Amino acid sequence: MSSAVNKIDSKGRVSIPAPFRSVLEFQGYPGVYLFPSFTSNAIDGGGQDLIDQISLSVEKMQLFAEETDALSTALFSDTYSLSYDQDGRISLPEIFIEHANLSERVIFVGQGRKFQMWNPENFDEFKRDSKIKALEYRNLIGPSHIDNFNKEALD
Amino acid sequence: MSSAVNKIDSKGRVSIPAPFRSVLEFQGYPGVYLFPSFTSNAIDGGGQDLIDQISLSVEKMQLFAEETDALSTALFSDTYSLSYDQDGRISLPEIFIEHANLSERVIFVGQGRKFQMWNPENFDEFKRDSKIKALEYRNLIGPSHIDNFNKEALD
DNA sequence: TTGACTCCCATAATATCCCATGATAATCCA
DNA sequence: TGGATTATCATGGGATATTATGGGAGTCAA
Repeated sequence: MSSAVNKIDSKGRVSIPAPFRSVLEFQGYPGVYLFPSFTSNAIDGGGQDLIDQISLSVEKMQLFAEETDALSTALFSDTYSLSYDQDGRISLPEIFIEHANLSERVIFVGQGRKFQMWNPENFDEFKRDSKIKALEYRNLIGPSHIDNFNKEALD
Repeated sequence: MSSAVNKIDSKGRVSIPAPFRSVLEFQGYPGVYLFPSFTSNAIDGGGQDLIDQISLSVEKMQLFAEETDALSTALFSDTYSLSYDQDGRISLPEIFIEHANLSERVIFVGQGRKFQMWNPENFDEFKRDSKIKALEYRNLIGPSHIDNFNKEALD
């Protein structure tokens, strides 16, 4: 949960927000795993827990398919394990900069067990879009906090 | 129910009213979850119970759509889990200050399982408007169970 | 050497801890 | 009962810790 915007400095370094770091360290490894998101121009990130979960589900699929190799290649080839320095900073591989269209600033968006990194402007756009889409589902879903959605809120 | 007006001090801190705190602590976590209200310039808040309920309704949506991911990302990015200090104070993220148009004071309005935080002036206005709407509604419907409403009840 | 990447330190801004105060509410006791 | 004593609470502010960020200096490889 929560989000924070941090700066990419002249050397290409970014601070992982402190609240995120404490979660990562709790999972046992003072660093992050990063890979490009399949669905959007963002970077998915997480700690040991996330990578364990992914490995597990890949293994489960080994039972079924010969495409597994291709799959795990696709999943892991662009996955980087970056340990951050004592100030909590990492430097981003070029491929992420490109994929997420990053320049000055990055927004870190928490999602429970994992998080995403976005170009802040792209994320704002994404947020607006998904709220609009949510409206379309509103009636299907039934009473929940989502019910509070309405058009004024999206202005 | 009940409400209380508290001050935002020079450092940006606000006391969570004591009665609210005891409810929150009863739910098992000495802090609050806050997110911008979708329908008004207010902040919605609650404890563990509320967040459990929200997670549940997000899960329910998993049944429908791949947009779920997008939506929960959008929702959670503006949701902050803030634990308060030993004096029961939190400091409000900038995004809430803006969204609820806060400056000097905040009013905490209890709503059973959750509560809202408003700029007191905006809340008064909102209250006036709802009274008017309630009256209009009453006239439309004619004498009925709504008739039990009276002005004191709306104060 | 040059450029990319660390490690280390400096700093300013912010957040947190801790204690003090005044006000109000709750309690106690003769 | 009523007046005094004690909690509880919101608020202020000083001191300290944490955080994000900038930049110097060292390391290594091409």
